Amino acid sequence: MRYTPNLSQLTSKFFMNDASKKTKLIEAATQLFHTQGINATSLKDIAEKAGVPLGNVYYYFKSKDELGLAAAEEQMGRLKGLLKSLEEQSQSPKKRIVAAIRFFESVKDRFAQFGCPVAQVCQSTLPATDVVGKSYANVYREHLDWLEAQFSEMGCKKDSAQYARQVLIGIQGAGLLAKALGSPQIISEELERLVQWVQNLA
Amino acid sequence: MRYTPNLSQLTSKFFMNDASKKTKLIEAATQLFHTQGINATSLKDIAEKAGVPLGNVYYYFKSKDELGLAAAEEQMGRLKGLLKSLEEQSQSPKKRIVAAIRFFESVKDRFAQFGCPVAQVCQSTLPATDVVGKSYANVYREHLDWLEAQFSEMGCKKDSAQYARQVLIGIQGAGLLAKALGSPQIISEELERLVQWVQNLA
DNA sequence: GTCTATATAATGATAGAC
DNA sequence: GTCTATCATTATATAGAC
Repeated sequence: MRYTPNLSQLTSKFFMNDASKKTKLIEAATQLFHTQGINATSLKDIAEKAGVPLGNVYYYFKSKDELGLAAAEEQMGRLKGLLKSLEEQSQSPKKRIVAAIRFFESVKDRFAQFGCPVAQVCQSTLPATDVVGKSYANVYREHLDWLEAQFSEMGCKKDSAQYARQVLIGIQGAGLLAKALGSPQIISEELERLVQWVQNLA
Repeated sequence: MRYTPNLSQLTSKFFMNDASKKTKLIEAATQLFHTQGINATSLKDIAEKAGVPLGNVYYYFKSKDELGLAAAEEQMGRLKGLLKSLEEQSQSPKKRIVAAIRFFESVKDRFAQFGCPVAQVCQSTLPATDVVGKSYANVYREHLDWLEAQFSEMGCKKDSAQYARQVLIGIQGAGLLAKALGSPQIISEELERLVQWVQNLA
């Protein structure tokens, strides 16, 4: 299974060989918010990475928060793209859940270095009040809703919501520990445990 | 009330009931790093909360990083204090593990609002290179070592390290989701699942 | 030891020429 | 649409009076 985000195709209204500046800014922000954190990343960092002069950023986004919201949308788009590709490739709900878990095997090294991009922003903001944190938190909701639907389709209707949380808790907890201790192996181990658990479900 | 430098010296050295300015700064930093994150917290914030003039902070700590290291030591001390009290109160290793899990029931509301204080700093720094993040990550190591020792004493020698990681992954994953979704209930549910799992172990 | 004042750099954000 | 120059604010950190 391979999931390739293709932001420029999604956001460009016309066929362009070159990603627009706005797209480049969103890509740069999304990446830097992941690797450095949203508070440690300045608009200058983002502008430089995107190859756009600092003052020009404000032509596309009226504030850093707006750029943060765009980055949250980008993360949401990536998750939805992943889930959609899993639905196309895996027939049964159980296989889809297993594939959704195993996907994180492909990003474990990045997670061990920088953590989960959604966790990074949700942890360094207050999602209860911060608009950007709130928007990033919606990515978790989307993930949980999808997992819950799969468990429900599997026949675990009564426990589908709880099972969905168990899966995401495992992935996120492992991601956090992996980053703190610098160990991708922690992620592999937890993913394997989750897969075994799902496959042994009725 | 104002006091002379001589009295101040006496107070901090011999009368422990009056917290010294250094202690107040560490307490303020520890709390603000938890609730606001280390990057969003300025030395001015810390100084004001501790009731110390900004310029005076540098008499006690030569940089923000040094204050961050002191806050990490404070978190380590709190964990060690918790683990020590669990050892005094619980007889069997299984009971100690269960008590170590159930402890987080008492902080679930704070976790749901601000996340875990250790996760907060480990997530917003790069523990692989950042000295403060590295120091906070040691709190996780201490927790894992203690859990592993308990599982080992229980008889799960072969799987003790993995079991320890499973417990901390569950606690941390639940803490992160609880903060993102504003739901202490997510923590309660996961803690109960972990307790059930431990109690059913051989 | 304590505190005011300040240096210096970086930040988010604007103004306005082209 | 693009870019330079710059404002206002805030950050870490220092100097030096008391």
